[in-house]
Amino acid sequence: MDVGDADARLSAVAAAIAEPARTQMLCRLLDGCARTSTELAIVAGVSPSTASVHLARLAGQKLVKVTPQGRHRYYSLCDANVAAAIEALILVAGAPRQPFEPATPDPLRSARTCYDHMAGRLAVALHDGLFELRWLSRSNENDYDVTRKGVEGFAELDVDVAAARAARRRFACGCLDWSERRPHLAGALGAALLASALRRGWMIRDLDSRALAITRKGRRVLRERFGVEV
Amino acid sequence: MDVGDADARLSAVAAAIAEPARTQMLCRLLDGCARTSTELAIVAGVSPSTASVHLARLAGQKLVKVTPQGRHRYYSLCDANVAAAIEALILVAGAPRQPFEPATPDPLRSARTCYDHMAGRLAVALHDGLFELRWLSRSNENDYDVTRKGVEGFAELDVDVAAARAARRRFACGCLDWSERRPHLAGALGAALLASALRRGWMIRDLDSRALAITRKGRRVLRERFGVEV
DNA sequence: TCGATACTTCGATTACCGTAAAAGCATGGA
DNA sequence: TCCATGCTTTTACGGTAATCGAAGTATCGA
Repeated sequence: MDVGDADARLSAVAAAIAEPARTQMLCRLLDGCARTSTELAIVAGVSPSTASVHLARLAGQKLVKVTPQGRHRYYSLCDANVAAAIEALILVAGAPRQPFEPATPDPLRSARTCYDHMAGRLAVALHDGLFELRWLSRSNENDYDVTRKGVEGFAELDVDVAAARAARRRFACGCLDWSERRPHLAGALGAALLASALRRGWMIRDLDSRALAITRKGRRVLRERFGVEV
Repeated sequence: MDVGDADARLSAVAAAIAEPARTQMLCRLLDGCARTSTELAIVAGVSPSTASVHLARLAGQKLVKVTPQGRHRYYSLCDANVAAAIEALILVAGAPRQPFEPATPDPLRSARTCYDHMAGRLAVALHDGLFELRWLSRSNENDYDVTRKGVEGFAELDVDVAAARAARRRFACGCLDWSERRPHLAGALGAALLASALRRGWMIRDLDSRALAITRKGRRVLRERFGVEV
């Protein structure tokens, strides 16, 4: 643990930050949100394979950590020290970074799809609302169940809870929302809920992106039924 | 001034820090003292030419600044932001740096030669003492003159002020002390003063280094005459 | 069981960067 | 005017690392 060792580790950390593609990834993660390797590849303008190598190196230096979730792997900054170091470097670089540009475009941040269920601010609020209304309960660490009251409520929305339960996939569970860093509803039930919302015209799927556009009707219903302001 | 630009500058700064030789130089400068390129070359374990290239790059990224002084060029960190950034990186690297090792070995720091005059804590204190006693006065920005009282005082020490004034070199001036970051006395007068001090046995020159060993007699005289505690 | 998606590992190519010797430049002092 | 010292620039070389496509692995859903 001599001083040369310490310098060497410092060099390694700085080198990990220095590569332009990695710099861009780190800056993108500076808002604290987690992102997939594919997204970060696009941000950095490199191929997925290259991005993977870069992320491995960042992880090796304990600059980012990875949270696997299904077939996705979400990357985020390791801790506050890392963010502080990068911000200190930004200051030295004299780059007058905008006070705060929400790095995730706002429409995406507020409501989008995650695979086949809802994600974003709306989804997280809805997730919390469903627990508050006692439609959902926790069956274990991360798996949910639907209460009797929930069964009735979902039925009114044409969400077939029994079918979801019978599906050959996980029924209902929390899924870490990468922009909000809190869980939203996933699994067969989450998928059925999104399907119902689209069917009923509460929201419209953007064809080009994962964004969800909330309709006026949807806005009203969500507020009245679930206490969710969009 | 777009965001890609800012990232590129960040990369460049991090890359400048990342190279092991440069990392060592920067860490060495972390105590705020200025050092010559030769010293930093030794610290980094590279040849003078290589060190020069490295320092040029650090200067290019505004990480260090250079203060020419005679044929020496003193390098130091550019500002507090740079030190902060490096310390933030050290934290991330998880290197438990010693609370504070005085990077300059203490004997050297307290008294040494700088070319042909005294440097270090002693020299800086002596410099201030000479002004307090009104032996010296400022003739301009960085050049000094000897007062009538000073002429008498120096004469008592066998320091020939007239000869120093006649010498074909700068008479008396401030010279930035690289460990104290405040000026000590240089020029022909500074050289004559050191010569006298050595002659009178106040201090002894170390043959292998620039260190000066203060004798007991020297310690007493310096305290009594100049109010300088060594 | 099977395909689709997300991501990683492997292999070969290419470009860049650190390195030191030698030569050049500037300053200081005799 | 001259030399010595301290430092920089130039030049050529060698090694490291970034890159992408292709192949491999894991997970999910049908």
